[in-house]
Amino acid sequence: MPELPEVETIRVDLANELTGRRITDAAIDGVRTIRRQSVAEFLERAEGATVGTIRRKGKYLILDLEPSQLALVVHLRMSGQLLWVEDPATPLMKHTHARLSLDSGAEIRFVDPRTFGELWITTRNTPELANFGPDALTELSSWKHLSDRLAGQRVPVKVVLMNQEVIAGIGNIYADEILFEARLRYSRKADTLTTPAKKRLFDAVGTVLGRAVARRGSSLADSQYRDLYGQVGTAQRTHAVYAREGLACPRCARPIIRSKLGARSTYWCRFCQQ
DNA sequence: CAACCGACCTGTTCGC
DNA sequence: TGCGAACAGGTCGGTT
Repeated sequence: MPELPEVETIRVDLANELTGRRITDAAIDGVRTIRRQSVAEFLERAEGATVGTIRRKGKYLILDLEPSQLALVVHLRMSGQLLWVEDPATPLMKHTHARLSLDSGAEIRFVDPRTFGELWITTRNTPELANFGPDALTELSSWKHLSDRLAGQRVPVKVVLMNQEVIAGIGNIYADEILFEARLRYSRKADTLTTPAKKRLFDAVGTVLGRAVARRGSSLADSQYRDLYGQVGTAQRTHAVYAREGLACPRCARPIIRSKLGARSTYWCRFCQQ
């Protein structure tokens, strides 16, 4: 269930392994994986292409393809993984839905038990992502920029943080961690934040996401997020609130509580987040 | 419009 | 131990 830090970790490793490599063959198993175009069109666009720049917008990976001026877009959703496989004879893991064979002999496999994830190949400007807000890590330039994005948002600040059209990349874990870091209550209406609060929020976005990227993302459960090489991240060790119901708040030592916002769990400290 | 809900799926963990 | 319920890091579309 990757959010921005996990996708960024995968992006950097993919760039090291894939840039300049040619996709010699592609295979799709699982009809849901390709759903914005026909499998035939996807394969036709992928095969023979060389991978150029590898970008990220929020939780989406974007692999530029040469010389076609197209781009391969990947979204892992809840359970998707991209795995680097040095030896293509390696037995397929269950729920392997796509394979990209490379001219080096290695391959990239897309594994996704819940099948929510998807791949597609589109034009380089990725019109499907046109309505996205600035990337939370790389495109949010100042507290005033954040303030502009929050303007007119009369919904809970957590909802806004997770709205990809406002700011791209933040999901349920990092929204809770950012709000704790900024000492803000999740239910506070975004358009009522004071200037100091917005400054704290901006700083918290950078602090929390930056720390998580440095730790190669959060791997909370055994079966969940893995990097390109199948390794876990360690950002979960720095979590102050997420999945810590009943444990001591790192600031005041009172128990972390869990509430619902919509259907999602929210972890927070009622004393430190006023 | 804001808030909530189910749907899409499989796998793991929780509670009795 | 067994078994069903609850829950999971995302997103969309529909209803109230």
